[in-house]
Amino acid sequence: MRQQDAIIQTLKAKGLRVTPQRFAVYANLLDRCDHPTAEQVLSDLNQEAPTSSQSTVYTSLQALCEVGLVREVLLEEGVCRYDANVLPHHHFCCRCCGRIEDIAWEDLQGVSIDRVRSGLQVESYEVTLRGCCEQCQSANS
Amino acid sequence: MRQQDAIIQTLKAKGLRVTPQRFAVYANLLDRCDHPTAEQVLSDLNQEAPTSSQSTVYTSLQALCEVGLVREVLLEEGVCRYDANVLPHHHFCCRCCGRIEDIAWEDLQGVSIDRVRSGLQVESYEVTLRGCCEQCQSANS
DNA sequence: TCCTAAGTCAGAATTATTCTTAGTTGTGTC
DNA sequence: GACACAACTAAGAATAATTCTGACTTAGGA
Repeated sequence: MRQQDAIIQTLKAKGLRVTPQRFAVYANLLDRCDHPTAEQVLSDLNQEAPTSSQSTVYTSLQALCEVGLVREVLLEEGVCRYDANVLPHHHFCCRCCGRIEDIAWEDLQGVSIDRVRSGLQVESYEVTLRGCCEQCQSANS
Repeated sequence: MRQQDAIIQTLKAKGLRVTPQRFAVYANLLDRCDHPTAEQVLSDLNQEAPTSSQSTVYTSLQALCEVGLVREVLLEEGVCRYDANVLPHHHFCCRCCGRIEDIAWEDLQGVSIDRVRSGLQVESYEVTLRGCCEQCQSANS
């Protein structure tokens, strides 16, 4: 209950109308720690009962992105994934299974952008690690 | 001429057949320092005379990727860009115009992955800087 | 309660990419 | 050089992700 109210307040604070569909999309994203595609959110929401149409999920995700509650993550070809963790953080992407995991900002410190040529005004950065996750390591051995 | 021979040798060394179309795709990528989309390569090649079909450009790019002569760069929604610079390096992506620029590997040293949890086997990483390029800075002011 | 802008829907349209099938060509072998 | 065959290419159909369209609905302020 508390959680739901918090979501409603957050949406309102960003000037978004609170509709059942939009609520469901955002709640779903907050609830899961993977980085689902629009398609995955859609099917997840409609699993038990039809909740939202495809285009609604797309526009909801876009609206949430625009106000900064959600961000797009581009780590894989062709599809766009979404992440409700908008605090700065990095990503680990498994080469084998495609799984994506958040890496805490503090776990990768030491990136110094001093030497980047001065013409470029750097506002943010993020690191993408690639490699092999535990499951795939044991599966391959 | 030397350049052309070098390209031919490189392709052969990777076990790829040297065809006019594949040669043209790779030469085009090497020649430009931006990171074109498949679409851009296609229209560039066919600007003066029809050289390659759409699907040939796609399969050529894929073949070049597979042997490691070219890599995909995913910095922008929806489209896949290609980069003939396969030495490790980072990217700067302009928030305003979308321009992408290579950042030399040495210019961003000091990323230490020690603190990443040990279950993840990190094989490579790259940093994406986001911000505003010179042109856009002066355009906005 | 009423109004209206914002949101939603179903399905069509668009866009990037891949597949299919048939024809073409480079290359090792004779 | 001729042959065979696998790799390559073309044109267009197919697919998949996303966006658009136009009519309908609804949240939330007056």
